[in-house]
Parts: sequence; structure tokens; C-alpha cells
Amino acid sequence: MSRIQQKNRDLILQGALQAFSTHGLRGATIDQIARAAGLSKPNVLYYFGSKDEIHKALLTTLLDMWLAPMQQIDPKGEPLVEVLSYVRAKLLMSRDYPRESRLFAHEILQGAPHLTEILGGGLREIVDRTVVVLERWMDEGRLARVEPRHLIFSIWSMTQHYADFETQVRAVLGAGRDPIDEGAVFLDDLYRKLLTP
Amino acid sequence: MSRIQQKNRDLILQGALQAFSTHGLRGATIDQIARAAGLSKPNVLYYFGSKDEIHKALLTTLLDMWLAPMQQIDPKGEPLVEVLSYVRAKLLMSRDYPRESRLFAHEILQGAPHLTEILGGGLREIVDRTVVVLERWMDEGRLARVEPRHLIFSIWSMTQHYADFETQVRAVLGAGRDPIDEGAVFLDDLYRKLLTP
DNA sequence: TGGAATATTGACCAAACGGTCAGGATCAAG
DNA sequence: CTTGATCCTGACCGTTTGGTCAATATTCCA
Repeated sequence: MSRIQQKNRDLILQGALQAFSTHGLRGATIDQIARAAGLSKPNVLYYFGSKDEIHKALLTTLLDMWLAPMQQIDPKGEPLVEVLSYVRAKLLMSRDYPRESRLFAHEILQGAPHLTEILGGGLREIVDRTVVVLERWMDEGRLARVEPRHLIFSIWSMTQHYADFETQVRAVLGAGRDPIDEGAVFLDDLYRKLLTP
Repeated sequence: MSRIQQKNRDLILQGALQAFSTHGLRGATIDQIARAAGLSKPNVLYYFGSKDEIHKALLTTLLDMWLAPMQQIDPKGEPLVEVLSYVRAKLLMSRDYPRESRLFAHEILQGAPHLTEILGGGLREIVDRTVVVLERWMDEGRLARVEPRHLIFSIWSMTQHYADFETQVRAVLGAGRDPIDEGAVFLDDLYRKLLTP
């Protein structure tokens, strides 16, 4: 792939992230993507054949990065530390990559038409592996016993909430407060109390 | 308002709920709404002047019902029972009204363009009133001290997660399990541990 | 029952949208 | 510098969409 290709594909994906994360797949237009990327509409379609193709490429590109924190849970580590680190990592992703969070939120809200194979396949395996680790820790009495998959849901929902529902969070908290800083303290406390044996 | 008006406005709002909750404001079409309502497109526009008007009417109609559970927290009740009842009520709304949940999720994801006045106004007041009650309970030592607004966020995010991300939840849990039944147990445990003084 | 008010629709319009294409501009290698 | 490959664009096309309107059907009530 040439230098120009590299650069423009990247610009397009950046623009698409901006557009799709705020308006969703159907709501975003190729024109918006092109404008956000600083390219003309036909030029965007020169690199990606269709809007769906852009969307698919974007999801595929970002999925690994999105699931990475969970795979960094160390089965040999101290259970509480590992879980709290994971929570912290997910929370920081809501701060640093809120658009990515909203992109996936849109997709799943609509029934994940472009992610079904991943949701039923890779994601479930990754979760299953983590569940095994969590259950072992619980068996060993090093972590309080809770339903592990719902524990994971709780982490996902609460951390991503700060990105996906940012508008609401800011409206409720008012100006001058840092939602994620406060959230980090709250979540640390919450999971300590929930998971300390 | 005549009987026919009553019936058709209701049919339209029902159809709109179906369409908007799955595709969002821009993604849903008046045709979809009309089809879901069993009416013709011009007839839909006879009752509501535009797609935006339908959307606005729908949000306005549903907002009170959506916020009702929080206002039923009894300041004179037993703190832990009141909070756990609220959690349970919100969770049951995810089971009984998942489309309403997704409708609001779509709206807030896009920055709540049609809800800004409500988010900054009424919602904040309702939350503030609840926060006062929660803080009093904490001052009295009847509830463990946590940041009350983030406590509310956690309830919202975890309960609504079962509706908004249902596809993902089902993909991870697999068939034959009742996500919300299990979630009820998990959340009861979680908030007991978090809030017991 | 007659006629005014209300309800409904097919046909239509303009704008927005996804996508195509022929041809011109630019670049990289010999 | 030449030339072929890559890159880019204005103009265009068919479809979808939000919305209008004149004409028709239905309802309601004096």
C-alpha cells in the first residue's frame, strides 16, 4: 500500500469514526465522512467501495483495541488488583476513546447487524476465558463469589456509561466536575466492597 | 380530541417507538412508522406534521414514565430497601420496556438534541432531590457513604444495559438463561455489599 | 337524512443520498 | 523527460426520503 493510500484510508476511517459515532450507520452520510476527512465524496468511494464497507472496516479495525484490556487480565496476578486494573483500563478508554465506545454502542443498540459473527464467536471465547480465571479465583477464596458474566456486564456498562451517556452525565453533574476522575474513585470503592472475600 | 384521533395518535406513537428505538431518529423513516402503525404515510403526517414532531411527542410522553421509579423512593422508608426497590424497578423496566430504554439511549448517544432542556432542567432537579435523601441517609449512618450521583449513574447504566445491549448480553450468556432474572440477583448482592453501612 | 367537519389516500415534488464514470491531475520509476 | 499507474474530481444517475395537496371517503350530529 502506497504512502498516499495509507494516509487517505486513515483519514477516511477517522472521519467515519466521527460521523458513525454520533449519527450511527444509517444516520451518517458519505458526505459527512468526506468532509470530516477533508476529501471529496468520490475520492472516499475510490478507497472504500461503499458506506457499509467503511463501517465494516472501522469496526474490524477497532474491535481488537476495544477488547484488549480484558485480555490483559493476568491469571497469575493478585485477583482484586487484576480486576481493579481492568476496571480502571476500561474507564480510561471511556475518557480517551469515547467515540469508539459510542460507535460500538450504536452498533449493538441496533442489534449488531455487522457484529453478529464476532459477538457469537470471538467475544464469547474471550469472555469465557476470563470467566474461567474469575471462577478459579472465587473457588480459591481470593475473590468474593458473584456471577462472573454479570460482573463483566457491570464493568462494561458502568465504565462505558461515562462515554456513551456523557451528555446526561454532564447535565446531572453540572460544570466544573470531572466525571471520570470521580467515577474512578466510585468504581474502585464499589468493586473493592463487592469482590473482597 | 375525537375517538379516532386518540386511537390513531396512539398507533403512530407505538409505531414510532418501534422504529425509533431500533434505528434512531435519522435512521427511522416515516414509511416504517406508518407501516408499523398500519396507516398510510400521508395519514401519519395528518396527525403529526413532521418526523421530528413525532419524535418529540414520543420523548415527551415517555419521559415521565421513565423517570417515575426514582420519584417513588420514599424518604421515610428504610434506606437499603428503598434503594434496592429502585434498582429492582429499573431492572423490570428493562424487561418490560426495552424499546423505551433504547429510544432514550439513541437520543443521549447523539447528544440529546431534543432533550437538552429536560436534561438540564427537570432531570437534574429530580436527581438533586434524590441526592438530598441519599446524603441524609449517609449522614445518619444508615447507608454507606458513596458519591450519590455516581451511585445513581451505576444504577442507570447497569439496569439499562440489559435492555440497550441485549444483543450482546444474550450472545455472551448463550441461550436458555434469563439475563434479567440473573441480573436481579447480582444487582441485589452488589448494592447490598456497597451500601450496607 | 343531509351536510359540514373530519379523516384518508394516490399522486406528486424537491432535496438528500449512495454510488458511477469519463476524463484530467499527479506521482513514481526508468 | 517520458510514460504508465495511481489518484482525484465534476457531473451525473437512480432511489429513497420528508413532506404537500387536491380529491375522495368517512364520521358525526342537527
